[in-house]
Formats: sequence, C-alpha cells, structure tokens
Amino acid sequence: MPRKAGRPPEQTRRILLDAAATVIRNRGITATLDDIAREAGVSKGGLIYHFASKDELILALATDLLDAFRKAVHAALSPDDQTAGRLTRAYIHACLDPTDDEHTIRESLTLTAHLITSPEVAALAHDDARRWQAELDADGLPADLVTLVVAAADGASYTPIWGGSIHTAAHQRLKHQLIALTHDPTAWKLVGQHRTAAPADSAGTRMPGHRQD
Amino acid sequence: MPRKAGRPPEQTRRILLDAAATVIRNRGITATLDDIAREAGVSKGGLIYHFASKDELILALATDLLDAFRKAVHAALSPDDQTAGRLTRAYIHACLDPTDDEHTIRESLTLTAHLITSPEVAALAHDDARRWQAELDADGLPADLVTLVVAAADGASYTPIWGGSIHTAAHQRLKHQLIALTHDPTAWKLVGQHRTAAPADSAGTRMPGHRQD
DNA sequence: GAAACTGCACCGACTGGTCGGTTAAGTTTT
DNA sequence: AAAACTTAACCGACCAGTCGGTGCAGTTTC
Repeated sequence: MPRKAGRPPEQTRRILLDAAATVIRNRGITATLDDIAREAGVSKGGLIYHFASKDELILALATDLLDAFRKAVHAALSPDDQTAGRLTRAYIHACLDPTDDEHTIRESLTLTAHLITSPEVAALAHDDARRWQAELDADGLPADLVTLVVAAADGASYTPIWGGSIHTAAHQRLKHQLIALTHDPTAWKLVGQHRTAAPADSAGTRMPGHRQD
Repeated sequence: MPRKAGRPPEQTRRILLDAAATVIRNRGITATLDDIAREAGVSKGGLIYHFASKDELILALATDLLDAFRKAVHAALSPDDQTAGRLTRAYIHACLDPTDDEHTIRESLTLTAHLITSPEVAALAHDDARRWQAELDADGLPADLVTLVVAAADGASYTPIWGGSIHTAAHQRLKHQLIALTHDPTAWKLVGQHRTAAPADSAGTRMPGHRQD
C-alpha cells in the first residue's frame, strides 16, 4: 500500500520518462542524468529514487516505447473490420499515419536507435519483434505479402531519420497502396508461387468498411 | 613536397576508421578514443594526430559508411542490364544480398543509428538521402513503385536491428519479389492511378539479362 | 659522405572537467 | 511517528584533449 508524498509516484515516473525521451532525442544517449532531471523539474536524487540507475531508466524508456507503439497499433484497429489482415492494416496506420505531434516518429526512432546499444534493451526489442512476427503471421494474409508490406511500412516510417517526412503525398499514397494490398492480396502477383492468374481488374475490388483512405 | 616517415597517413587513417567502426558497433557511441586507438594498434596521441577530435572522427566515419553503401550499390549494378530500374535493382541487392561477413549489415546499421546524433552527420545523411532520391527517381520506374520497393528494401535491411536476419529464406524471397516488381511494374496494380488494365499474365514476362534470381 | 637540420608520424603521461551514483538532511502526506 | 519522497552537496571514476617529447626519412650544407 504505497503512501503518497506530493505527487503520486506513477506520475513522477511518467514525467521522468517523457523528459528522458525529450532530452535523449535532442542530445543523444550521452544526455546527462542532470539534463533529464532538470527537464523533468526534479533533482537528480529524485530521479535516482525512481530509477536506480541510468541503465534502468533507459530500459524503462525502451519498454515504454515498445508499449506505446503496440498501443498505437491497437488504437488503429478498426472495430468494424473483421477481414483478414486487419492487424496488418493497423500496423501500417501506426507506422504511416501523420500524428498531431509531427516530431513523434523521428523522436522515437532516434531514441530506438540509441537504445539498441544495451544488451538488455536489445533483448527486449528482439522479443517484441518476435511477438509482432507471430501476431502478424496469424493475421490471415499470405506470409510473403505480410513480409513485403511490413518491411515497406517499417522502411517508410524510418524516413524521418534521413531527413524525409511521413507527411508527404508520396508516403500517404504508399500507405493507401499497402492497405489496398492487404485487402486484395491478388493485386500483387506473388513471384514463385503457383496460383491461377487473377483477373486483371481485381485491383478495383476494394473492401468496404476500412478506415478513411 | 611531402616527406615520409613511418606508414603512409592514408593507411593509418583507414586502420583508424575500421577500428572505430568495430569498437563503436560493439561499445556504442560512448566508446573511448583510447578503446579505438588500442583496437587500431595506435596511441591516442596518434589518433588525435589524424583526427583532431572525436567529432571529426565520427564525421569521417559517417562519410565513409555512406560512401561504402554507394559503392556497394554500384558494384551490384549488372553491366548487361540496361532496362529501366537497373539502379533500383542494384539498390535492392545492396540492401538484401547476404554478404560474406554476416555481421556487416547489423554493424553498419548500429553505427548509422548512433551517428544520427550529431547535426553535421545528420546533414550529411540528409544530403545523401536526397541524392539517392534523385538518382532513383531518374531510374525510369513509376515513382510510386520506387517508393514502395525502396521502402521495403530499407525496412528489410533494418531487420538485424530487431534480432532478425537478412539470410532468411523469407527475406531472400522478398528480394526476388522486389526485383521482379522492378522488371514488370504492371505486376503491381497501382492504386489510385488511371491506367489501362494490364493483361493478367504479364507477371510471367520477365526480362532476360538480369542477375541470378 | 657525413654532420646538421627539417618536419612528419607517433607516443603516453597528464589535466581539467564531466558525470553516474551516494549520502545526509530535509519536507510532505498518511 | 513513519513512510514516501525530494534535495543539494559531494565523491570517485573516467575521459577528451593537451603537450612535451622521440624516432625516422629525407634534405641541405660542407
């Protein structure tokens, strides 16, 4: 039964995590505990009270990031879409939907990049990736299609690192095209698979009930 | 009229850059100049003689990395392929071909990720990305196709970060499928584009003369 | 040809400052 | 009162960059 002094500890931890994210995305992983504490409006001692070490803070931050993305995907799940590939579509949206905070993607990417240094964090990321793999595999789409679509969504979401933006018309078109692919896998003629040829105009067959696109 | 004593400086710089890449991919961007110098078999003073500061070393390293990738792509250019999309295909190969050193991709990615911290390096990366954009745009393929294919190649090449591997059968299949797409853009029914429908069996129309796939 | 000289490449001890983490002394809430 | 929380001062380790110096290759002068 935790007592409270001033602010509830959960809230302080949240503030500290957000501050850490902000500072690290600006100053890199070499950002000081002092910097982070200052950004959070807390003393370094206070920070250490909540996160015993910098490593622990980083680990918590990584967990938080992975969690946030998972939540974003689930928030993007369209309730009235029950067809195969609905999770994949949500994944695409989470990767490529323009957010209100236009820096969010770039920030979390820079962060993620730095986080990989630590073995524990890397292990965390690997576990998370395996979980996505399993979940997306069970989404009812051809495996090779999922590989392509997810790779494209991932790759596109990284573009802010290279100075690009997700808000581009080109990227939004890419998003719609990827989603269209998940709705009609036959639009993509899989190489090296033995299938009867699909009618040429099947691309026009869009599924109803999915998000605004 | 430069005199020579000891080793030619170019060679030492090369050794130092390689050592820096090795150490940084293992210990992260926080790797010590001492660490790097030791790895190179050179004293710290010697290192500083060639690279005035750590930042300068990192910048040189980034330039080197970008250069190496560009060279890899040009090395992957098939000489007897003059059809549209040949640069894009080379790009795909550079991203997804298994190399002899199976760690190379993961290493350079970790490195790249760290490098983004520095503004100068970021500017370098952005310029490089713009250059790729321009070159790939002039490759004779539909713009949206290039966006998709390059995003997928990029995204797939990042998988080692998430604990995956490029050597997977799935990824090699993806590679072949991406290349097939560049050979026959009509295999991919572009969404939101007004085109006359292509014959359904056009997927079978493969161009001759391209690499073993 | 050999002594004197020049300058490049490199060395490693040292330093000034930085940063992760500790501690003792509070303050606030229950 | 006592747990929960916060703080400022402090410590010790570490590290980027400095600096005086060494050795060697080639040049000049005699």
